[in-house]
Amino acid sequence: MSLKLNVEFDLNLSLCCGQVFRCKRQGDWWYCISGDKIFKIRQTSSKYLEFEGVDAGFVTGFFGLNDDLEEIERSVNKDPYIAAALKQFRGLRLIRQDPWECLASFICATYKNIVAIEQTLFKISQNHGEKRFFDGQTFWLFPSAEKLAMASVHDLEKCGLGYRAKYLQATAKRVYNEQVDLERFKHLSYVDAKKRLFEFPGVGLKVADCVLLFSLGKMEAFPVDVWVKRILVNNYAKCFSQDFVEKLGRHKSLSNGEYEKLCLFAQNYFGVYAGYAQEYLYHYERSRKC
DNA sequence: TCCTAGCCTTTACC
DNA sequence: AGGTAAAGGCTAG
Repeated sequence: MSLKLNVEFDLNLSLCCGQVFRCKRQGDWWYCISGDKIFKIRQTSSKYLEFEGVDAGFVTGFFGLNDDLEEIERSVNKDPYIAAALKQFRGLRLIRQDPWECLASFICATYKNIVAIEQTLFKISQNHGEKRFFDGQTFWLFPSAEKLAMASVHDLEKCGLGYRAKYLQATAKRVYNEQVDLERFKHLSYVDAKKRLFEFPGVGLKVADCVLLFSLGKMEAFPVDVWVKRILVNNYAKCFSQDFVEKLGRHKSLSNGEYEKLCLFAQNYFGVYAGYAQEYLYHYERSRKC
């Protein structure tokens, strides 16, 4: 199937920038797994997508093609620094992931780099997920909450999870036992959904914001990880008291109070699409380092 | 109530 | 080879 785009979109950029961990490039095709969907997709020109395994409606939703990117760029374009990021990565869109997979993924992601996260999620899927065949290749769906609730902590540790294994297992048990429907969180406010996510073991403010932004459509969510903290300290220091900036420099991890202060600043400064600003800034900072 | 220090595994890259 | 950094969270004090 194919889709003619009448909006700005860069498929490679959107899949490369660390939002999703289970999409792999083979030649000019991307093979993606999300929920119970396995599909391949490529962009043959700036205005043309080809894909197999899903329909145009799914592609439109998954890749955020209905987001008004022009309006979003105007809205968050507050200073020369973000302007440079917006210009360099035009067409980067927020992907709408499966909420359970996203929640589990970011519990696994704490204190890991992206390559390590991808490896861990692959092992979890291979060891506990359903095996599928697509386009002559073998894939594994990400395991359901029920599957992971039934797995032992020891089995999960073997996936490279380390100390995170018990958190993932405990969260899977809660989701399964209480029959939590994460899709319903989409209809809650940002603050209420964040409170609910915060209740899960292994989920702090940062993981909650990632789930809100990458799977629940809360575009005001502004995850503050080590990279974003660096960006704020190095480029937005004038927006905070010198005292506060020095305090941030003294220790590596953020207290919840410091996190909330940075997060609230960004939401006030960048506005309702702060999450888009975060994604552009994050990718900009990482690309400059590599 | 809020903050801090110390701890938690694994992996990749230097 | 040893050290460091990595899309952090939990607990004690």
